Formats: sequence, structure tokens, C-alpha cells
Amino acid sequence: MEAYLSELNDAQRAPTLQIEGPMIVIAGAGSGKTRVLTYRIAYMMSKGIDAFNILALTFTNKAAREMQHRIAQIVGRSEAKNLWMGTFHSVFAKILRFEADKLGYPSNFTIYDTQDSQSVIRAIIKDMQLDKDVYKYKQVYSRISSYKNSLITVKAYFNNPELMEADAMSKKPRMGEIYQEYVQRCFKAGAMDFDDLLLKTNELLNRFPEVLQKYQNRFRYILVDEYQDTNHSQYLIVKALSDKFQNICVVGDDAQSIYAFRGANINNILNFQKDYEGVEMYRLEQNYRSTGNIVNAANSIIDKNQTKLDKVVWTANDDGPKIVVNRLLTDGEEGRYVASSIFENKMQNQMANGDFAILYRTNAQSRAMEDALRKRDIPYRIYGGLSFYQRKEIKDVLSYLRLLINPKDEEALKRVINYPARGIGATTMDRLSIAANKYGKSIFEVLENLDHLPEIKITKSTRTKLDNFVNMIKHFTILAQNADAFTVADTVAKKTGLVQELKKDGTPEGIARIENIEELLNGIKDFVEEQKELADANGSIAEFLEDVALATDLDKETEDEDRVALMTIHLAKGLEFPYVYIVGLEEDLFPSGMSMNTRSELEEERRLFYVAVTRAEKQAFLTYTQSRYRWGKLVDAEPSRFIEEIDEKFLDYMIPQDDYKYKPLINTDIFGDEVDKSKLRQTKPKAGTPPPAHKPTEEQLRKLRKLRPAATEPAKATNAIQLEVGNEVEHMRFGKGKVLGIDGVGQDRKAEINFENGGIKKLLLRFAKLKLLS
DNA sequence: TCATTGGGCTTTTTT
DNA sequence: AGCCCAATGA
Repeated sequence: MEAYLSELNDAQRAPTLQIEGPMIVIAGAGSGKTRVLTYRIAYMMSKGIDAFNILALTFTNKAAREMQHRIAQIVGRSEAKNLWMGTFHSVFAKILRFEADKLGYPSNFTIYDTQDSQSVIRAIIKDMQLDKDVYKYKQVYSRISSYKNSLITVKAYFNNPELMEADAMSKKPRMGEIYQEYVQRCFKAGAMDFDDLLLKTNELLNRFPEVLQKYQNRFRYILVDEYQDTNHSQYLIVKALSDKFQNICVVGDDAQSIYAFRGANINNILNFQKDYEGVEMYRLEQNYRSTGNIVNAANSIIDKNQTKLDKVVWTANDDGPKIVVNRLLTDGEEGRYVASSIFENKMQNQMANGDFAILYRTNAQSRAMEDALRKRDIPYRIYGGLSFYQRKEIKDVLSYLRLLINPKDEEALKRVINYPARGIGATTMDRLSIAANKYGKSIFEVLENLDHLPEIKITKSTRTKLDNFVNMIKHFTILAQNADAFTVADTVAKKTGLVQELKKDGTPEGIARIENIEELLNGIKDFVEEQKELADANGSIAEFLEDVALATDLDKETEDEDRVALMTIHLAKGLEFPYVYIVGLEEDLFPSGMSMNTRSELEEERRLFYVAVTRAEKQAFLTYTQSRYRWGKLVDAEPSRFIEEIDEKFLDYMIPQDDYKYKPLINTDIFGDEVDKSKLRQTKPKAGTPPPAHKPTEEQLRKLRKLRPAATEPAKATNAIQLEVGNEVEHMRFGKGKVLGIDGVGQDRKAEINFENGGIKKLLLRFAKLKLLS
């Protein structure tokens, strides 16, 4: 038997050795599911299955790379090379490029990112002269996105009165028209958005039986990781491809489903056994990652959820230290506490910076942490947020490159035609747009044919500017036919005047932007050299753009630097760190104020908290503040309900427990690191015992009074509200609405309400902040 | 056509 | 507090 199989426990070995047939592996946090997936693939190959016939879909490209790397170590690099592994988006983007002509797309179609898509929608709303306060482009975008993820095409939309009515109810009766126009504009621009990569794959497999057959025969064995986070569109793709051979292995953990907001459907994993015949179910319940305290604390959290599969995660590891809970006065103070705690832990336990992670609910929280780490000279790296490729200067360069590959790419064109400024303004663009629409051509085609279109009113000087632009782009295009991506990008950066423009600016931000462009060019250079080593690639711009479009921050090459990691909890899924700080555990922040209205939303927040805690190997730290800067103002905060939900015996409060909610801040010191340290030492020897209370000095009281704004009672949930069917109510977010129905008793009492702004919602009255109007 | 400014909005999470 | 957009004036 293969040696690596001895690295598995019995529970892990069983699914690893089952090659044929449908199977599901429910894998608790830290139970070694990646190991199972990796070894299963290696085992399949050792049994003579061709790598060419295996498709493994992962949640991030990084996960795919790491797995492939590990498999290569076991079965050899040349064998592993033929494996298809990657995210849904990247795998099917490749297939779509290959089959593009069948769907009427060019094979060099552009992939629009969220920014591009939203910009298209903004333009449509403007062109249709709709009220932008009613038709908010972000809302419209996410609505369209959810249609696509549910496979509701424009046609299906107009055939579905319920959907249209729901949109009309939320004051957006022209939603369908926007959707239609958006799809048309993307198509004309030869562009697919993220959701199209899945939607069009479905279309491809549905409309062309021979194509479906081809890929069914090719991908005889399919594995899907993080199955709990697949959406309907992804579910259908997997279902279609696995239909013939039924060799489908899905792995996931319902307790870690945290992407419902973008259409992930937890029912995919809950109902898997009904979807295929003779499903074998395996459970991985032993956690190897974390201490007993962490595992059990996490269990006590997830226990509060109603919707979950039966599963008990346990560990044979030591109990370890308890989870530390601390309250700080402000977010700045929180940052300082975390930084000094990291510093102490590093010293006491001889740990590296890379052994620490700071996790938060929203990206905006990173700033306070950064400031504190910087002051302490602790190196850190922020993941996520505005990713490198989304920065303005980077997108500018990339847009030029995009335009060379696909001249129909209107978003790219709009971005670069007058940047750096070359005197081509809005008026000219409007005229060009109108002409382009009239002839069904792209703007770039119109530009190329101005001689034949004399009716477009353009002054002589503007004409010269346009011609210059077209000639410049054409010059680049010719260059791109012979040179590699780096040479082209370098030329673009210089010849367009992009870099010059930034140099002229001279501000520190301008200089930082030039550095970013340089970093991009270096990145392209690396990419080109890497690709040239591969037989089936040549380092072209098209290849680079494909890579970039679907890259995430986690995918970026690790410089092997030893840094504290800062990221949202969503990004941290699948990762692990010896020490984890989870900050901002406050009501309205975590759980997010946007996700407290229904039980299912709240349960997703709770799963998110579960994910956060289970990232920790040795110890977890939870912090919350009494007041925090939000929207530029200092606002009062209240400890998160999630803290209370953890069984107390796993917690070590650094503040008196009976005082841990509200009350003026007296015991926690807020003025400097020295005292912070002494406090840390104080609690160490007698864990669990709160430090003695100190009387505040006059000086401290004065500062406190200054810092705390006049106490405002936080808007409290109207849990005592007595609702009846037919009542008119008002909701903070959804606006006015009418109660359609009420059911459930006590804590579970919920009302079905038809809102003007949100359509029909079921709200748990315990949490919903409703005002009774009549 | 371009640059500046003020107002409004933002903070959920991401492929 | 910061970002993005529209309005305004040169």
C-alpha cells in the first residue's frame, strides 16, 4: 500500500480509498479534508486513472496550486501537470474561451470585474434617465448577479411575473430593462462578468449536447471542495458534468457556509444525498488543528444554530489556554492592545510574526490595527480590501492592454481614451456612442472609420486627437504581435504618458502609484518568464490578463516574508494560524447590522464566528470596544451576543465579568502600553480571576468624559412589538411595509412583511427593528 | 474641455 | 474621515 496512506486516520482513509460513485465528506474544521482530497487524487492516479480525466474544483486558486504541488510530490510532476484544478471561475473561463464561438463570443472575450460591471450599470441608469437614488447601481448589480446565479436569464425574468412584481414593489419597475440592456452591452463589448462565467457554462452544456458529452467523458472523476459555498449555477454545472459517470466527490462543512450573500446555497450540501443515487457519506470529526478549549468553545458557538448537520467535532489535543476576552475603550485602543499582545506573545513563546493573524468582520477595521502595528514596528500584510489589480493606476495600465486584446471592450476604452488627458471629452464620447449604437459597431470601430462617417460632428482639432489615439493603440497592437507581454506593457506605460502624468503630480501618492506600476511591470516580467518555460504558453498579454482577472489577493506570490496577517474572516476560511485575534466583537458590527433581521442571516454570522475561532491553533483572543469610530464619528458599541454564547468555562475575561457590558470604563486601562502589559501579567497566573478594580483618577475621568459622547440610547429592538396581519410598519433598511402574516411563538415569532424597498421578507421579531405605523 | 470644489454617501462579506 | 460624483467656473 502506498506510504502516504499511513498518514491518514481511519476516518480519513475510507473516503480516500473510494474512487467510484457519488460520495460526500462532511469535514469538520481542522479535520484534514485537504489531506483527504489530495491523497485521494494521488491514490486515484496510482490506480491508473489518467490525470486528464480528473477535475478538482476548489474555492481559491491558491488552494488548487497547493494541492497540485503536493500531488506532484507524490506522483511526480509530469503526471500532476495534466490535472485540472482550480476555481469554478478559472476552470470554466478556459472552457468558455475554447468554445466561445458557439455562444457568439470572441475567444478573447474580456472578463469584467465588479468595478467594470458596476460602471456599465451606472451608465445605463444614467442613459435611461432613472433616479439614481432609487436605482442604486450597487443594488442593481447585486440583483442582476443573483438572477444570473439562479440561472434567471433576461427572457426568464420577463416570463416570471413574480420577479417583476417583486422589483416593482421595491420601486424598481424597470429592473428588467436595465438587466436586458446590461446583458446586451456586455455582449456587444465581447465581455463576460463573473457570473457569466458560470451562467454561460450552463448555457453551453444545455444547448450543445455534444459539448456536454465531450466534457462528461473528459471529466470522469469530479471533486468539489467547499461544497457548502456553491451556488445554484455551480451546482447545475457539477450536476450536468457528473451525470454520466456519477463519480462525484464533494467535500464541505455546513458549519462553515458563509457565502449565502453571494448566492451560495447551503441546501446543495444538505440535499446532496437526494441528488445522486447510492451516496456514500463520510464524516471527519477529529480536529487536529486546535486545542481542546478552542474546539469546544467553537462547538458551543455553533450549537446555537438550528440549521445544521449532525456532527461532533472533537480533538485529542491538550486543552491549552482559554480564549482571552478583552474590552477596550476605542478602536485605537483595541489596535494598541492587539499589537502589544502580539509583541508579548512573540517574546514569551518565541513565535514569528507569521504565526499571528488579526481577523475582522469588515475591511474598514484594518486601519486601526495597521496604525498600531506600524507604531510598534511589527511587520504586517493586509489581504483583501482594494486588491492590487483594482487600484486605479493599475487598472489604467491593464485597460490599455485589454483594449489591444479586445478593441470592443468599452469599459477599457472609456477608461483610457482621455487618460492621461488628451482633450477627448464627454461631448465627443456621447457623439461617438450614438454613432456606434446606430451602426451596431463598437466605438473603436467607429473611430477607425471616421472618414466614412461624416455626419458625426467633430471639430478638426478633436479629429486630430482621435486619430492620434487610434494610431497609438494600433501601434501597440502591432507591437503585441511580436513582443511579449512585458515589452508591450512597458511601452504602454511609457508611451501613453501614464507614468509622466504621475511624475508631474509629484505628491507622495503619485510616487506610490508609480511604484505600483513598476511592481506591476515586474510582475508581468516574472509572469512572462514563467510562462515561457511552459510548453503550451508563450507569455502573451491575453494569458496575463486571464490570470489577473481571476486572481485574488491570497493568490499573490508570498514573498516568504514574516508578517502578521490581517484579513476579513471570509478571506481566512481554510487558513490556520497559531495565534488568532478576532477584533470588533460588537453588536451591529459582528454580527453585522445588515444581517440581524432573519434567523438565517444571523446563523450565517454565527457560522462566520465559528470559522474565525477555528482558525486558531494555540490560542484565540477576542476583543470589543466601548466606542468606535464609524462613519467618521465616535459611536457607542455594545458587546457582541456571540461572546455570551460561548460557554464561559472556555473564556478568560480580562475585565470583571459582571461589568463586561457597558458601565463606565474604570478597570480597563486605556492610557499606554505599560499598563497593558502589567495587566497581561496579572491575569496570567490566576486565569479567570478578574483583576481588582481601580478607582479612576481625576485625569482619567476627564479623558473619559471627553471621549464618550453624550450617552445615546442605542436603537433597541422592539421585541415587545405586538403585530397583527395588515399592520403598517417601518424598517430601518427596507422602509415601509405591510404585514402579510405572522407565525411562530416566543423567540421564534416571525412576521412576513412586504416592504417597499426590499420585497417580501420574513423577519424574526426578536431582532427586527420595526416601528409600528398603523 | 478641464480643474476644482462641495455634497452626499459609505461599512458586510468576494469569485 | 475619505471617496466618488456632479455641478460650477475658467
